[in-house]
Amino acid sequence: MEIPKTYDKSREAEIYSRWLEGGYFRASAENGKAQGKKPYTIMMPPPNITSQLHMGHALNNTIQDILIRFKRMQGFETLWMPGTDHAAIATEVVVMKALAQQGITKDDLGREGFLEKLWEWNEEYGGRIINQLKKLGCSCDWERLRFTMDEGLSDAVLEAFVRLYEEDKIYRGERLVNWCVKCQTSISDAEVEHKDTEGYLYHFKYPVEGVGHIAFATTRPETMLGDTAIAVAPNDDRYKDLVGKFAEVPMVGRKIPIIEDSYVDPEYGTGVVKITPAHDPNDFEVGNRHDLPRINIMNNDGTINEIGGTAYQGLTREDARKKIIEDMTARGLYIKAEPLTHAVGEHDRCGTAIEPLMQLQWFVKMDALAKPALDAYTSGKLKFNRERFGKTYAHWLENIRDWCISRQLWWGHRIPAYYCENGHITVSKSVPEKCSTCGAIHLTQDEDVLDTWFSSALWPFSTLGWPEKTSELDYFYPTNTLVTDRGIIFFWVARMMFMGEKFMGEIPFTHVFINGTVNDEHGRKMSKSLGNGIDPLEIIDDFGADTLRLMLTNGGALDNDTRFFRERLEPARNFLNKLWNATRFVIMNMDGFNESLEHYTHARGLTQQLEDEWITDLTNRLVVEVAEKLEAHEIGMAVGKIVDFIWDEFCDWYIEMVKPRLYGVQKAMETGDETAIENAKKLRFTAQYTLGMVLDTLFKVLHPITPFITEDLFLALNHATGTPSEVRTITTQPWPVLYPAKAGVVSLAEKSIERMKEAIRAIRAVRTEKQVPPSKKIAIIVVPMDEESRILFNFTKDFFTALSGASHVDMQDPDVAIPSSTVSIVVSGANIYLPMDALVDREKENARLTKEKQKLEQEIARIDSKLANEGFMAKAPEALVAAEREKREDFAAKLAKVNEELKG
RNA sequence: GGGCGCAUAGCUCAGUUGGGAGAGCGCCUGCCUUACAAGCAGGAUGUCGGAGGUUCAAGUCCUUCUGCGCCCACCA
Repeated sequence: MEIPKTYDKSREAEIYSRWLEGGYFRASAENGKAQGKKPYTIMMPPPNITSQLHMGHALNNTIQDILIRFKRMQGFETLWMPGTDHAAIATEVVVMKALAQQGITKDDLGREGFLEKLWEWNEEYGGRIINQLKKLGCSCDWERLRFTMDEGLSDAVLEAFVRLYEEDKIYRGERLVNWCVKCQTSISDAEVEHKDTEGYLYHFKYPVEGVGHIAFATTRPETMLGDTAIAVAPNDDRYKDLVGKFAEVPMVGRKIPIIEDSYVDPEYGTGVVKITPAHDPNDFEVGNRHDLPRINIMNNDGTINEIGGTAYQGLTREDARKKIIEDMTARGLYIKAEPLTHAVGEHDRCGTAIEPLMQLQWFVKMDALAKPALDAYTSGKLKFNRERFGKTYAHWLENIRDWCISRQLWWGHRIPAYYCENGHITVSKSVPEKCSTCGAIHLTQDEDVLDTWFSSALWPFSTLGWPEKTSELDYFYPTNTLVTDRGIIFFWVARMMFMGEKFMGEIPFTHVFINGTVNDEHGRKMSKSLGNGIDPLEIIDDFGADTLRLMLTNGGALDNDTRFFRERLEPARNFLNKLWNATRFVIMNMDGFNESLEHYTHARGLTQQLEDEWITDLTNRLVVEVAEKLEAHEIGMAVGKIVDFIWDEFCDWYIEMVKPRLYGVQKAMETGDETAIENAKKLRFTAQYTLGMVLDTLFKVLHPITPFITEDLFLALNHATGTPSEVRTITTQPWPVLYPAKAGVVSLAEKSIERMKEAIRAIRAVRTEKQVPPSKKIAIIVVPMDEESRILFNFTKDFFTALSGASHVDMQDPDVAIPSSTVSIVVSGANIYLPMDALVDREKENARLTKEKQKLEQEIARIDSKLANEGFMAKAPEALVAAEREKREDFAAKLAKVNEELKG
């Protein structure tokens, strides 16, 4: 079979559908229990149905897929639960826009009609991102796909609401809420984005009965219409005579008291604050303390209402502000306006300035709920991949306020509260027949729906069947790792924590991995408004999902922000191409392997060569180290180790080392010597065997990162080596175990091969420096300094000859005279002579040696000064001192040789 | 205003308990060596943002300054 020379990404879709057909991603509580497997569960942060895959999703889901595939190979019963959330506001906005094109409004359709349109829209577009995740290679259990408005999840929402209500943890009350005058709904604190805005600080004064005026400042003059007090700091000498007197709000003629409250900072401005309890959160608190009336002067659309006075009624916030400034000026009460940059809250979905408005809304009482969620972190049960994220989490919970959960929307879970004509509230999962307080039978349900995050907060257990006691819930809950981005630590992570603790009695996960943000090439956030977003699907089309996944995870610290640009994909693509070709090479050189398998499997004396042992040892260590890194969620490091190993050790060294053995049979056949042929075949066989085994292992450790190419190559290699046909996929293969790891032990094979690499590198460096082309083969003389080295050079003669570009290698004893026209190289355990006098430029050679000498002297001086340092000798670990001494000896020996060389 | 992060080679970034400064890309030299030119071999490149401190030893710990970035926040 011909294999193309370049990495073939076009098979990804086909491979993926084969996986689905095989059902390899399915999780089963029953099977897991029956087989005594431990569960490993990840809950995918449900993207909302309006979203399409962006780079953040790509990174986030690649991380999850790596962890879940790794755990699956390790033999866990793995569940990666996928799903979507209904995103009440975002979805309504999208659908309303679509309807607006046809000239239809939400109100034209009515609640029922609009909901029908929303479901239709969800039917058509809600699954887009799911298909996009499949292109990325995500190995979710898609048969369990959930949506926050599924029947089961909706039931969980009602159950949770009713229980919290019955325990008095949910209440309805008049509070100032963040009101979006455009969306006409309240929103939670977390949905408010604060932006620095250029504005003015307006200075005015109000007349005070009998004593003139009192000056104050405000950024929002229109709220003056709702003022119900003037406040000064307690014991402020400037104003102590005024406290208790009444000022007058001119436009509405209201008399308001002058009070003292510690909220006022006497140092700021004039030390006087006007108090508008119905339109400012602080003033609301002050109002409570002083029992002030709350005067709401605004309609829900942001215009002034009838209480604001006939002169202003119907004006927008902005117009009312202008008119009030004019009117105050006319009355001589306007002082000045100074430019001011201040933070103004905006709705994160539509960018409209938030208006704090008094509303009857539903709230979740947070103090009692937040405590266990905070304790879980402080006690160490909940771990974040970086401490700083834990701090953010804790800080938020420590300063949490009650959560406004009602939204004046239609798309979502309608609040299960019913009102009778006497104003009583009945909360019930199903429509109640009568009022639970007075028995009245005419009940109307609350018009509002719940905050989307209320349902998302239940996600870890609602998706597993709660409130039913399912075996899934029993087996898979609590989950293991949550992978998400910084932006929703508050929205989602914290809320899942307290809901899980509340309803399951156990936190929903023990590890949180917060991934960094994928920015554009200049480090700016990718955003629609900037138009700098890069579509992962385009990248997948151009490079393949594996390349994208590898680029996103290789080397980096995944908790740090990263910059994305197309050029960064090339190294990843090049690596996959390298792996592809290495496999192609191995497959091409499997001639005779199957016959040999039968011949030699039971044959004695088929020991591995030194280089086989070496690469096996290294591969074994790699497997252990990668597993350790993945366990520790150091994904970037795990990936980096694999990539470096495959490229450097396996491809650049091992494959080159075994080439003479692979080609040896052919050569032996030319001689016709039966014994030689048989020996060559044995050598070839062990090379083929080791190549296949190591490569097979490498595919497995790489599989979680780049699942498609490893599946493809794994099957191709197994086909070539004649592995039984029941091996149909790499996804269900166990994580490789070659033999028990010898942690930290450097094997003899490893030390030996490292020495050979050093020798080869040294020869290559000299050759390059002297500009000897690779095609020019030269005779090399090796003089081993001891018996061990002599054996080593003998054992590795074949590849040593090939890799150093030698025509042949002569082993000589130290007492044999070396031809004078040679260049000598000193390596560990041997002197090497390149008889290439004709090619040597004496001046260049001396320059090289001098440079080498200086370098060695420097190193020795460095170590000497260290060894002469009393502090170091007294306090440094013994092993370190010994290592330094050893290095010094080594350098000194080389220096002696170099000096000798320079003399001669 | 509070909290946090980043600053290391020309560029993008690693550097896990303090112990000889790394990778990829780019650059220079030589190679189409029967897997791969998306490749191979060799090479150059850093007062690890500035200043102090702790230590025998600091990119790594502490203090402070500068320049970016993020999050939180009710100073009228």
